Amino acid sequence: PAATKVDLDPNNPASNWLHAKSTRKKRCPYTKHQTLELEKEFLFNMYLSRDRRYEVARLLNLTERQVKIWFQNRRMKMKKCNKDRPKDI
Amino acid sequence: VMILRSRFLDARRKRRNFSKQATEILNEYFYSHLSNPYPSEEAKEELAKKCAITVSQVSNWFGNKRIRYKKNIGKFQEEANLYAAKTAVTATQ
DNA sequence: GCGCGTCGTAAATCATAGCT
DNA sequence: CAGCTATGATTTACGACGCG
Repeated sequence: PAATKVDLDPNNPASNWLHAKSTRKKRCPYTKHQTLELEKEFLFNMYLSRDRRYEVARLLNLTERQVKIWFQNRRMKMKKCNKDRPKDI
Repeated sequence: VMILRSRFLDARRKRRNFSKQATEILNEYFYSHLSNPYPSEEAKEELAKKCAITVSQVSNWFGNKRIRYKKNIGKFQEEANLYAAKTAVTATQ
């Protein structure tokens, strides 16, 4: 009975599950000020208009793309929090 | 109120390490699916139940495990052999 | 097609638990 | 006990795919 299935590929276990595009920008943590202002804006409205996005990006010295993605991530964070804690305070 | 809630949420940072049994279960799954260690939503739910942790925690664990394994396969070789042997024994029974 | 939406994730980083 | 590292959680940044 030598049927020890340790899944495929014996020697080099597994680096087929390789993502990471070389062109990806390195994550750069935002400043307290940037985060605070983004949070305030998010409190005002969870979805940003094109004009508002431009303004926020200019004020915080971020690109519009960064602001757009920040809001997308923030919405996902909110959803996750609601899922983990259905009951409210 | 918002402040209290955010503080409660930040308390998630004050975590305990998972139990030995939970880590065991997660590692067993990881090393027996090494060619594709991406559990489906259903598999995550089952693992979460067996480990008595949340699905998010299962996702976090696999995210951390995949990147840390990939970053230094050598460091995890012993662990990998251990769980490979373990699943082999389980399969022979 | 474009542009913005969600979803799942990589990778870096944070915070601290827990060992030496 | 302090220092250090392992570990769980959070934060940026995308790719894939959906929808209007």
